Amino acid sequence: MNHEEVILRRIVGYNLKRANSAVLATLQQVLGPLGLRRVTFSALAVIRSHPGLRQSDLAEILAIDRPNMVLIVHELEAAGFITRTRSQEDRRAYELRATPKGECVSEQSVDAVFDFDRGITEGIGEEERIMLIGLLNRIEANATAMGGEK
Amino acid sequence: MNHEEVILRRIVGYNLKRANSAVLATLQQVLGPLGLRRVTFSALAVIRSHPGLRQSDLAEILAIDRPNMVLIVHELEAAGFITRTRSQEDRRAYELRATPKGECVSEQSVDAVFDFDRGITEGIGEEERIMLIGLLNRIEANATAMGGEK
DNA sequence: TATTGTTATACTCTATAACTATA
DNA sequence: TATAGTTATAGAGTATAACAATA
Repeated sequence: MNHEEVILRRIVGYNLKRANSAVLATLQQVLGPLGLRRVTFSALAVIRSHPGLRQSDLAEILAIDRPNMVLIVHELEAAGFITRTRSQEDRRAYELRATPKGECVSEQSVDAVFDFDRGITEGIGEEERIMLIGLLNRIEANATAMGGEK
Repeated sequence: MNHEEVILRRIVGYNLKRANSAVLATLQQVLGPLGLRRVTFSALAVIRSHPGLRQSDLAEILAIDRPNMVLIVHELEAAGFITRTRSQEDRRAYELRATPKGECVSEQSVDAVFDFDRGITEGIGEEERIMLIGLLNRIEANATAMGGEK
């Protein structure tokens, strides 16, 4: 049953979706044992490298709606990976920081995800890999520009 | 706030996810007016080019679990885009075929999606585009091989 | 026994409106 | 008035177990 290749497989967006789904399913097997899912992994990594970052800034960086970010930071806080402290300058805002435990788990998980990323790009050279990231960013920018101008 | 680029943006899987999310959001704006969503578009396109295809074969082609495929084909049938007839050879199975209306909508939507796909790959040459699809397929295969061997 | 389609279910992800407290 | 965080909610997408009809 290879005829479908002639149709959908010519569409970049379809291959993008198939690749993303396959990657996500396997990535969850890597992050699960560390007590993380894809989105909490990403959030923790950004918080770790931006101590004191605000929730709304984190949401913007990760392109996640603020209401959904609430659950994510609460999950990270409940796991003991981050602290949320009121900002002195703006008492509406929370400053996010990784705890020592969170630092440790973030470092471990970033290492694991980089290993994983090398696994899924097995057989792809370093130059191609750089170019691939460039192409994906181009697509993201094009799609965002074509879509709703929020 | 560009420091996150140094971390997550080096991960192919993260850029893949960002590109896929941006593409999906904009694609829905294209397919919605045609009465389709991404997965019903894909299913209809495959059914159209494989008249008499079975539901379970369609599910396997699209990598969708059978229980979820039930809703998809019912949606396409309710919209008048496909028919489901009992197979004479195997009376457990349904044969799927596009109706004239379904053929028309499928042709329109495939054209629209190809246009859309050219839009999101604007600035990417034809050679690069072919290579990109090859890289995405490689990643999908690698991730699938690394994941659960179902 | 195995397979096709089905039901029920549940969990994740995402998106919107409306609220509160602060600014 | 506007913004940060929150609540509630609803719609997709996805995954598993168990069933009836048929093979």
